[in-house]
This record gives sequence, structure tokens and C-alpha cells, in this order.
Amino acid sequence: MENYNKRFDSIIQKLRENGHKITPQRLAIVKILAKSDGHPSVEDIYEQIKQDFPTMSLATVYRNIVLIKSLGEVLELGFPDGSNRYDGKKPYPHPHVICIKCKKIVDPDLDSLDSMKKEVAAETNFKILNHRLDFFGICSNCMTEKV
Amino acid sequence: MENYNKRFDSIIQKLRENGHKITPQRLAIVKILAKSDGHPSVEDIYEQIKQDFPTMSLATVYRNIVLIKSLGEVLELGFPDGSNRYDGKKPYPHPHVICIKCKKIVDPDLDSLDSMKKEVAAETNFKILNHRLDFFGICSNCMTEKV
DNA sequence: TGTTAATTGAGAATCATTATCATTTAATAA
DNA sequence: TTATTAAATGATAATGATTCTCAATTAACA
Repeated sequence: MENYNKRFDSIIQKLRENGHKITPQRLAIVKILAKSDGHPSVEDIYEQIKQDFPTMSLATVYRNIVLIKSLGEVLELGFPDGSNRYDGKKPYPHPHVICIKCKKIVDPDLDSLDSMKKEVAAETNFKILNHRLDFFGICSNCMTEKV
Repeated sequence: MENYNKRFDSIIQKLRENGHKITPQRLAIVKILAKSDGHPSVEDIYEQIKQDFPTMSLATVYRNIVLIKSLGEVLELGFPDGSNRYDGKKPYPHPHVICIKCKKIVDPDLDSLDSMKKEVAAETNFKILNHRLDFFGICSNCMTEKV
């Protein structure tokens, strides 16, 4: 995949630029962050790597995510129930649509968000720096499934 | 305040309707939820009540918030850093503007949200049930304060 | 005023995340 | 290629917010 390699390379490059070592563990984590469409959780990443890397520590996953987050190369999606999911493909704020049944997360294209940001800034006199927009619902798959 | 009493009454009524007892502790919690403009945290509520009610337990605050939440009478705002704030005045989803310095939370008026919801539903084929929209920035007060 | 189930308070348990620390290792330069 | 060194890792302990437990209390109702 074109995009996957691009993201992978730029995360690795950013790590090098900032003087961080490229360890096999780190590489495996970056690989998953860069390629996963599914917005994986820490546990997802840990379980996936553990298969070919049995000594991988959960702490290492956490540490690396904190690091990569601090470099602005992964977006953390913390949810009200305390769960966290990560997006290394698009590390900048963008809207998400989340299925409350199967937990799938989809990225919609919304262009009205920029104008909304300006509207908010004008109304509240805030300097807007960041935002978070999630829609929760049921995906078409889960809707057709009779359970 | 007009609105405060309305909210207070309807939360209490909802509790009664569902067969819950009205205890002094519960009353104090509902009072704060119904009147606070500041989107208080559990800790805020606990500390505030403890002043005239020294035996108040933190567990009681949590329990009551879970209950009132389940009745749809308070909106929980969980943030990525794990903190929670509560809004008993407008218990339905609505946008927030949050100052990252003083933690103030403001409710802006945005009417473009409904059309956005429809746009998302059409694009993703999700049935949208809920949403969450936060803007993060710096309020005018904090902006003028040189620190 | 008595009865009963809900509620409370205090502290223990839980669970995700972070910190600790001895050991290992990537990066760099001789 | 090897030595040096600071960064990274793994295992586990610590933390902190929230939930659970259970005996004691109490609101609601007859």
C-alpha cells in the first residue's frame, strides 16, 4: 500500500529526527499504527505483536504510543467509557463515525467543519486550536443483522 | 433562577417516577447538577457537598451520577485525559468549547450541526444516534493574561 | 409507628495506565 | 569490528479513578 509506506516512513523519520532509537519493538508498533484501518487499541497492538514477539511488554506499547503521540504522529481517540483507540494514518483531528455495536470506526468526509470552527471562534471569542467530533450510531452491517 | 428550578424539578420527578428515594444526599447532588453552569466534575460535586454534609461519601456521588445518567437527565463529558465533567442543565448532546488553560466550558450556539448529521448519515449509511462535538482553545480571558 | 427495600458510608477491589529499576541494546565513533 | 553510552525494554509495583461489598441507616408507604 502506497499510503501505508508513506505514513510508516514519516513516523520513523520523525523518530530519528528527534534522536530516538529504532528498536524492533518500536518498529512493530509503528508498523501497526501506520497500516491499521481499524483504529486499534493498545490491547489490540499488544496482542498482535505478541504473536511473533512473545517478550513484548504492555508497558512498551504504552511508552511508544505516548512518544509517537508527543511527536504528533498518532491521534488518540479517548472515549467516555475510558477506552482508547489510535489512528496513525491520519494523526490530525478529523470526524469519526463509530458503530456502537461492532465498534467499527469510519472516517467520513465533511467539509462544513472548517466554517463551523470559524463560527464558533467568532461567537465565543476563543482561539480554537483543536476539536473532536464523533458520531455514534449503527452501521449498515449491524443494522441488517437480526440478532 | 427560572431554569434551575425547572431542571431540578424534572430530575427529581424522573427519580420519583422510576421509584427512587429522595435522600438528602441525592437532593444535594441533583441541586448542584441542575444549577451549575461550570460543568462540575465528580470531585467538584463531592467537595461542595462535603462542606455542609461532612459524612458524604464519594461513592454516593458516583452512584447517583450513574443513576441520573441512566435516566437521561445528565450529560457526561468524558475527556481524553480521563477527566469527566457533568452537565445537568442540558442533558442532551450539544457542542462545547473548552479552554485548555482555565478549563472553562462554554456552550456555543451552532445550527449547522443538524445538517452535518444528515450529511454523515447519507455518506456512511450509519443510523446516527448520538454525537459529541468539542472545540478546544483558549478563552479571551486567558488570552489577555500575560503569564 | 412498623416494615421493607433502597440507599448510604467506609473501605476493599478493580482495571487501565504510569513509574521503577535492573538489564539489554541501538547508535556512534575509534 | 568493537567499545562506549544513553536510551529502551521487560517485569512488576504503584497509582488513581471508579466500582463493588456489606453492614448499618433511612425514605416511603401501609
